Amino acid sequence: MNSSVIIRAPLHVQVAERLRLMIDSGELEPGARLNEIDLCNTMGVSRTPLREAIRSLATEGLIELQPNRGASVSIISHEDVSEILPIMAALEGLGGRLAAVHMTAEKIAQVRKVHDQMISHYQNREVAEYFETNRLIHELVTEGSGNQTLVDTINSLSAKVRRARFSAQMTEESWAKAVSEHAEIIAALEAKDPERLEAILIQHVETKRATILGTLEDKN
Amino acid sequence: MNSSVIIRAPLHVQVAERLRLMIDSGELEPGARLNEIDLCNTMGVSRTPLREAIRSLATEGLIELQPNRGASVSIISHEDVSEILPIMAALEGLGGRLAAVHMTAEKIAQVRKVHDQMISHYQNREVAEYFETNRLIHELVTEGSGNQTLVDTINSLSAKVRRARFSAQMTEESWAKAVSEHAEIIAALEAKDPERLEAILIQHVETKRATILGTLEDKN
DNA sequence: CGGCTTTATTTTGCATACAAAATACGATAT
DNA sequence: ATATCGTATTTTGTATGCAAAATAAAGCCG
Repeated sequence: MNSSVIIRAPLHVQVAERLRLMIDSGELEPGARLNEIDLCNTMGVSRTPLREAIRSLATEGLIELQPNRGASVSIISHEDVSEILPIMAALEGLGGRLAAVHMTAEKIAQVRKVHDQMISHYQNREVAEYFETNRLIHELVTEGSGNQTLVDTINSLSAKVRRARFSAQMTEESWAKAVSEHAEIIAALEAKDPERLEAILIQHVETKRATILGTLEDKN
Repeated sequence: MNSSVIIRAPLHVQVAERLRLMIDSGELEPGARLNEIDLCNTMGVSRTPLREAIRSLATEGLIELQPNRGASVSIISHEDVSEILPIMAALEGLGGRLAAVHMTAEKIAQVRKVHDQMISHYQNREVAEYFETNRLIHELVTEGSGNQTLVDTINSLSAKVRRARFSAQMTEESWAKAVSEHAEIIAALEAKDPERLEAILIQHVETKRATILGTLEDKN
């Protein structure tokens, strides 16, 4: 018996991942039409698995389907962000509340470590690294809740907001605020204080909302 | 120009709806394997749209996919319910908080009307009608939040929990508690008290959790 | 020259066909 | 009788083909 079986993911799954990546990276911009034949050629697959992948991403909300008119990358509107962020606040708050109770000392130490890295990136004004460590902290906390459905739900919403691409627009002021909130997050986590962590995470998303909607106002 | 164009939904959408219904109604039981050819015959469509529909439901979580082994109706476990209900509590709470602020007097009156119907169904022990009006109230409140993403998110989670089919197991006691909580819900809504409505809805889902997990314990 | 109709081309929607994997079945050997 | 191997059948995965709808283009008339 071979215990290290190589499981090749079905084509439609691979294609879906690839598409997700293309959308997330901006290679496929919001509103861009998805020409099936073109995509088939670039990916080297037939239309069947491609279409299955497109249907998946459509139910995820990353893509919009117009009958007989194909698919296009869905556009994240000002209104969408306004809808999503309060939901994320509630869910991240819940995640934090659960994490404060369930996370092991080792896990918390790990978050602390990433947190310190993030602070250093902040001080050095290393934007990309800052955002990556930031994202990782939130992921670790949410995962620390031990609620996989919660993790999935947040990720799904987060994927949509991420495409608003507000990061570049962050001001020095809002950045500083985010960092100080993160200090409170790690403190509440180490103190294993569910209510406090929940409150801070909700406030943190509110700060994020203000930042994002501020920049979106500029663009529109 | 014809302003009343008949828009026929794509087959894969119709098939997805049909499958959702079959799963929701129990015609397709949890764990049941989905034979593509059989389903194609019963629905009178080819495998292409059927498979597209299956992929959609899989990303929704209603169906599970095993590579080269087809799809089966996903089984909702004790653990899944334990994960989902706290999320629903947070989201329904948020929905209530927003609804208390945003709902018009007319809408609130409508909820009151359905509420009164529900009470009457409760008194007459009309279970099916009770559950339908119950569901409708929660739907109206959530929609009253004015946050469509929230409505969609809750519906998606709700669809999974619904399949646990706890309804028949409801005791007289838990039923009475649910009804009394509903009275508080309508009161908080009419008083336009966001915090109170949020708290009650969260408590209400907690009651639901206790009921469901109680019955699941019995079965397992 | 501009707007409208008609025709050609592209693109999507659905069905079918073929390939590969998994399952079911049966024969053989122990 | 049971286990195992090999074959047949079923089922899924992918590609292709055809029809319908939409878009683009050409021709026509004002």
